[in-house]
Amino acid sequence: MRIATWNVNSVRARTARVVDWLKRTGTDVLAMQEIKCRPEQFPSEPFRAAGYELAVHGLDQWNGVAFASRLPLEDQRIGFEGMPGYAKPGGEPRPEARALGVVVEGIELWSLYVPNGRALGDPHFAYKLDWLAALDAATRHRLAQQPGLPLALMGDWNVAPREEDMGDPSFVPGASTHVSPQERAAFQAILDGGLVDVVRPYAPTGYTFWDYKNLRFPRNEGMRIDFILGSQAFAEQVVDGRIDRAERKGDAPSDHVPVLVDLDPELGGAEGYDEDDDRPMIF
DNA sequence: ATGCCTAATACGATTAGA
Repeated sequence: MRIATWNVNSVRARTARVVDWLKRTGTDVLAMQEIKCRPEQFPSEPFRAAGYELAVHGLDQWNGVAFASRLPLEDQRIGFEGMPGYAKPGGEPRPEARALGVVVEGIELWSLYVPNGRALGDPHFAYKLDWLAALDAATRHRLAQQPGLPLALMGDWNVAPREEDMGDPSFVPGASTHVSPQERAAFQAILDGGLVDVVRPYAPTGYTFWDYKNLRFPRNEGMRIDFILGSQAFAEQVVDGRIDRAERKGDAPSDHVPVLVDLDPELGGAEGYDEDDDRPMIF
């Protein structure tokens, strides 16, 4: 089974590119972020014509997460337990379309779009840290419920966890988002909860994002911020991983590229998803 | 060439991204 994650930066602006990529790579399940539309605006027909069914969560023109799959999508969940909303200054917190969970062949998959943070000290930065802490807590709770669950958190984490993951000189250590100690600690806490980066062993170097501005791609001044983190029962099924850097080339690319893993379900010894799961479908 | 930002919306100037 081939599973991938891709911040597509508007699915309507890149429909042909995404569908062509799915067909060309034979990807079975794609988690998308920043679809930038509501479900009724999603370009469903080209995906369905290519043999993919969809799960879409979008509230407005911002954010938005989705799955395209040629295997059956089960048990969709909007958001996770305790997911905070964003409160604009002076406003009430509102949940944003940043998390969508599905189950495919007994594997629980999440498409996640971690808040950007904007700037150290910005309210959005505190929101980002809260969001990551809540995700950590929800994931620990989930894996405590089902220790053998094959689970993957896939998406745009907006954190460059290691020094070698930040190649954009406009991000200054100590003064920028994505590389702050707080963000890196929040990311590490999720790893400490029992998840592993299942791509890094197969793709030890490389970026997944290059800003559109300032010749970042030709200069290869990118960042590695898109990750697939798997539980132990997921990780033991992974037989390959890749960053598809070539997708940053050509006409009208997303500023992010796809990140993929291949699974061999024969290697999975876990019991899989619990059919009697009684969690709510919307958090 | 991989080339000096891009997308959605209120369809112009603003917001957001990282």
